[in-house]
Amino acid sequence: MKRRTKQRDAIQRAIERAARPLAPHEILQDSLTETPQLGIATVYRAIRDLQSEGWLKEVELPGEPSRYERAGLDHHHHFHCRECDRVYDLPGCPGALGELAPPTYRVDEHEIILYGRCPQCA
Amino acid sequence: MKRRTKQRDAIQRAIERAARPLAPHEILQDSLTETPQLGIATVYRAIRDLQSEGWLKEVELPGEPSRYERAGLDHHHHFHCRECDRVYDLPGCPGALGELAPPTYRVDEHEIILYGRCPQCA
DNA sequence: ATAGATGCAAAGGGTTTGCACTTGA
DNA sequence: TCAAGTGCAAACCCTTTGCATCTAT
Repeated sequence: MKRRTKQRDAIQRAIERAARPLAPHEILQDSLTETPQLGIATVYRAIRDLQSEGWLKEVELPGEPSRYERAGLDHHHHFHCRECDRVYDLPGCPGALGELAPPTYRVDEHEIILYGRCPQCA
Repeated sequence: MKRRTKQRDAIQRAIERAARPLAPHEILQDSLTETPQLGIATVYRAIRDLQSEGWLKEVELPGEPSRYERAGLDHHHHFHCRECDRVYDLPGCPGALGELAPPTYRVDEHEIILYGRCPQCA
């Protein structure tokens, strides 16, 4: 049976406080104030469990550790700031991306990532 | 001064033979027929050098080892087959992706990746 | 001859796992 | 009580690096 622990609570609160997808080490940092001896393995285990519960969604990025955000958001894409390395949500989607591939390919998903400088770094 | 070796020749030939971006371990496999004792470190060193010479381009993918393809191809995107894990080039680009981000973001590049089954696996 | 390239094994970074200890129900 | 959860360290995967050896030039 699933237990409620102070570690997992701190992790969930850190994710809820965030306005953007967080990397595991960011989740750890933001949780350490509440649970100072928290270990990174616990963060990864919580991430795994919260994903399989459908509470958390992975945001995969090329050449970067994955970020994680609350599940259930509308379909959207992401912006990766080259300066501060933070990832931000971008609302909306141009759509019709399946047309990029020849009809012999069966496309079931797509990913768009924009790169540049975020408002704080520009 | 840069030297021509049988290892590097085999690596370049493997990349030229490929019709799609290759992962380092694929490059190693495809080169082993010509240089059976080739080591993965040599593949990585060749990749690094060929990139800085402008001959090779990295294709970064979320949660996957990077693939590499000849530089100088027209702007295009990629398809990742979930079944065989191979990556294919897709010609063209929908364009106008900068509009996805609010004007306060400075966008200088974008990436699009399609997922699904390739013609052989569909 | 000799600097650059190679192969092996060890080191690095991010993530996962084994295991003894702790803790929530 | 006692299984689920935690923390630490070791293990893993991919990539890079140190170093002794090899080889183009």
